[in-house]
Amino acid sequence: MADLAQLLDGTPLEVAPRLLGCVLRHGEVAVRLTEVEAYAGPDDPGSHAYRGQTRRNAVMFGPRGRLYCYFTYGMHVCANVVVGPEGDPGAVLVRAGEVVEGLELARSRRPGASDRDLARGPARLCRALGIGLEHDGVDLARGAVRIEPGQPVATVSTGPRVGLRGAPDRPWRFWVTDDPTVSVYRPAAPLRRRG
DNA sequence: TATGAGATCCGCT
DNA sequence: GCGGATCTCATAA
Repeated sequence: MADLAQLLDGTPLEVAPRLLGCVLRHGEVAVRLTEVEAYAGPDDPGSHAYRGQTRRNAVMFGPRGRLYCYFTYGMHVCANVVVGPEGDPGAVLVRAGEVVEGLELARSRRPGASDRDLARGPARLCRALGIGLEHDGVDLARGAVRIEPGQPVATVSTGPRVGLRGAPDRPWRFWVTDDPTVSVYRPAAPLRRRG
């Protein structure tokens, strides 16, 4: 899809706000993206690609338009859209969205959650869409998981990224202003192990 | 409503 | 062996 190639052409910082309003689809369930974060390559201490290519982040170094999935915290999966030319790692983390199709299925995957919470948060979004590690590296133009251009959003807000340990305050987080499905996380959750 | 802490496993050093 | 781009429940105010 030529439109997709255009959409994903540019640096993560340029592409991230463009993805807002686009639709991420897996089977019956589709989510309209309302919140994303940009991650650069070796330049960016917050990026998985910061310390070079590894087995896990190999997809980030590949061609754009792929889905980069990673497993974290022992139980959660998060999804990124790979952007930038091959060999120049970059990605946009999909942080939150609004379920616009397949509501029933998404609900059944997240029992007890309100509709607006279904995909509010990167790990929740993946669960609602049924995305797992098996989708790492799929082609977003033709694969099981796809992204489709959507309607442009009214207003975009920016701010610092969330949950990163070693990253300075870079306003690389983008969200749809005033959208109720945007995740708002508590500022300080000191990561502590048992005890 | 706000804050604290546990859960749980993969990849890197 | 350690740390993590998180989520959820439990408890306090």
